[in-house]
Amino acid sequence: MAEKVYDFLEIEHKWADAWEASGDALYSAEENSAKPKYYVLEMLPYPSGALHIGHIKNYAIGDALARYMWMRGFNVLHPMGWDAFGLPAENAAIANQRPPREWTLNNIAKMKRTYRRFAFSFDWTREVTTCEPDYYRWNQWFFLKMLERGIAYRKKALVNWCPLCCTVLANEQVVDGCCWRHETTPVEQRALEQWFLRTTKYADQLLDDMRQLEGNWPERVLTMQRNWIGRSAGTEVDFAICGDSRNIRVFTTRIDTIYGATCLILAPEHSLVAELLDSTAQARAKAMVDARAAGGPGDFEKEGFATGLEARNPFSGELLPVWIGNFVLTGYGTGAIMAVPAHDQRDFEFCVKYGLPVRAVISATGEGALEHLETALEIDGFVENSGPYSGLSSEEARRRMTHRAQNEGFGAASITFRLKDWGISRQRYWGTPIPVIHCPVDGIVPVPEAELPVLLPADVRMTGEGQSPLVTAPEFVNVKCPVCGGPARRETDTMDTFVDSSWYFYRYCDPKNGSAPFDSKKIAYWFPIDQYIGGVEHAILHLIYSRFWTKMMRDLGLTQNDEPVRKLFTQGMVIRDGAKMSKSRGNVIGADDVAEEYGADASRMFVLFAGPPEKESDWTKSGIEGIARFLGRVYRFATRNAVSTGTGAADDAVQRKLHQTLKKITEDFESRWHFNTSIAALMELLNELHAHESAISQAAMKETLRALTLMMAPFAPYLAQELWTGQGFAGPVFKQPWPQYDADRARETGAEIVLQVNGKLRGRLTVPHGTPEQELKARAAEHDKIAPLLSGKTIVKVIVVVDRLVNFVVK
RNA sequence: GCCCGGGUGGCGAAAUCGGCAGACGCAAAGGACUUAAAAUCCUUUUUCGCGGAAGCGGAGUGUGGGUUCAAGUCCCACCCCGGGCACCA
Repeated sequence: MAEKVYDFLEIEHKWADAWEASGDALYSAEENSAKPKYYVLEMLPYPSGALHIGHIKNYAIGDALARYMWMRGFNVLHPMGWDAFGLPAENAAIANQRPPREWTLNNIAKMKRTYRRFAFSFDWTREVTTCEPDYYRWNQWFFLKMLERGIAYRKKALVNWCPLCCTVLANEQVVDGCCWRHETTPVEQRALEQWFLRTTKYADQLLDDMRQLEGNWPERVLTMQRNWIGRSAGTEVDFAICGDSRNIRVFTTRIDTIYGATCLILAPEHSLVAELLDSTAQARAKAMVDARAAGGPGDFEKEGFATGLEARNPFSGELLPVWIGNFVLTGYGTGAIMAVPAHDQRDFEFCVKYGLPVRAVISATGEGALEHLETALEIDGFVENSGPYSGLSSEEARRRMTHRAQNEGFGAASITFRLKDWGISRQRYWGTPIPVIHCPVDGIVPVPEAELPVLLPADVRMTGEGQSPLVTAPEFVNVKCPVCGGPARRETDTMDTFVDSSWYFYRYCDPKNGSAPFDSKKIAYWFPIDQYIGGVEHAILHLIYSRFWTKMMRDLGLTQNDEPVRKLFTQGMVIRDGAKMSKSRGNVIGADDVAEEYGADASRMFVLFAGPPEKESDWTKSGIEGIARFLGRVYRFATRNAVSTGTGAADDAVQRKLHQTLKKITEDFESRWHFNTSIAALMELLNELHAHESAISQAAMKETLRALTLMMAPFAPYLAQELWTGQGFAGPVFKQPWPQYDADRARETGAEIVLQVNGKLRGRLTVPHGTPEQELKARAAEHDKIAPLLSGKTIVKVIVVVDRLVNFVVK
């Protein structure tokens, strides 16, 4: 039969239209299925208006997996939605005088066309758009539930303010002291009344449940989360201030070193500064705070000053001077430390600088040999010069000292976390309204559940100035108090958009539910997510918030699972000329453009072929041209061999190659996900077919092409479908059973034995599989390349590995 | 500074359990087809030495050591690149 030209645009558009016409059922998950379920999810995008090649890589991985799992007979849930609230819509609205909603929905429509153009197998019947009231009302509902339980609360606190976003940011959204969206804009500290979610209540669980994730989440994501949560166990101890009834409470993990404390240091923001110090000292502390804020991230010189106060060490009875130090953090522990310069490097630097004494109280051996220290000795060892505790191990001393502090009422064991509560108030319009009302009589009153959703008003003037634009919408702000009926003000801050993405994947399981966020029975079937795929940049943002939200929902009785995601995969970026793609560099590769130029199949296949998916892949024009060439070769080969007249002489060899390929690709899907080698194997198979083209019988040709087509389906769905239909088969190719490999048929007939002398390759020998050791040894010894090298030498040893090699060790 | 990754041809990479280093692709060079070009197909391509050639020999996976019959793979030390954490008491 005549070979056909591979017109990818014609083929891809033809099937895109056909699939579009067949409706949404094609990729719909089954609701009541006897099949095992498989929930595969890619992180939902922000609807910026255009997909780029980095998105394509994310979805190409997930889509290959979804299609493979379908072919393996699973009931696959593969949904997609829109993280549709957020600042860009608002900024665009300010720029073009069009409402954020219109801009957002337009972008969604555009991007959805691109998704369809790429034939990603999303179940659009479950689409979730977070800016729609039928979604965000449940954000509000959850908020009310959390408010009832004290998980949501309001407090005045120093918060991170991004002057470009004109809003507050959570700690997780501050990177190196700068805004996560404006990497060169330092955040400012402002004291504001804000809504918080008590993530710290779950700090222990967030940490401990990581054990369930080990092995299935990338180790570095777990490490980042562990660092972020930052649990440390220690003791809080009170030091009585001389001449005052108050105490200074410090937190330490090394109470065993307390006899070595030579001063106390308070954070400059510590409450005692205002309570006990004169105005000069207060001004110095204030200057320190300001200097620190202005300095930005990075190293800074330790500075401090003595307050003139003294406090008593409750163990030694010694009086210690009280200092203020710029390196003591107000937000961690108690905001005050005992400085033990001999055993803490930071304290060491501070005390040496200000001439405070350094006194060693820990030795490595316990033999009382305390040397003069050039640097802090930060080890566990044996306590010395510590009154009744001298001679104890550090661990034992910590136990006894903590015990005594507790008994005598001047301290307690304490666990401190670096993790802080999640500040969710945003002074912006385009987000979920926080459903509370401020009443001058009744204070903060939750909006009654029956009145949800609190709708975002449509006509609001975007200002981009410090306050939420909602402040300027009187019909929104002015309400009656639900309790007393008197005039009251509605809360005008909106929620952080990370709230939206904290539970969207639950909504996919029951997207139309009007009476609850979801039906718990449906969650019980689909959850946890079997495979989540996204970028590593969300390691301590989205991925920690989602874990918190899941635990919170479980405690509301809505779900059973402790964790939302069983397996996490973080794909590497697509880079270009060694650099990250970004708008500012102008080197972004648009998805629509590559689909037009090379085809959707070639584009997605290329990003998978460029390297293992967890690593960065380099975008090159010649690289994608190579893949496009390969697809063309497959198409032409298949069409010209629809009827073949081959002799059959190569049937065995082709069969073997086919089963080797099936084995390879099946194993790649089941374990490593190194799709670059899967695609290489497909290329090898085609090269083999090509080399023996006229020697393959009609039957073998048909069987091989059929299997090749099925193996192409997860990577190049358009071409696979076209070939499948062209071979006379009906139905969607990715709903066919995945072809099984036969290990016997994959095996080579003969084994090539490597012959070595003293570990150097000197010859080869082909023998039947499983030829025994003795025979291998004998045949190797008489091999014409080996025999001369053995003559006149003493054979010390012969290593034989059946089916692999013979190595003669000679002298 | 600490904790993870990683370093292999001109380039992206492969080598999954310690057993043929460089699969597959790109780029390059030569050739076939063509009036010509594109497309396609064929050949060569780690490197050095000898050879007209088939071939023969040496070296080679960041550097230096080690274990082993055998090391890209394991161990020790170091260098470089990427990422995370970094006054968290």
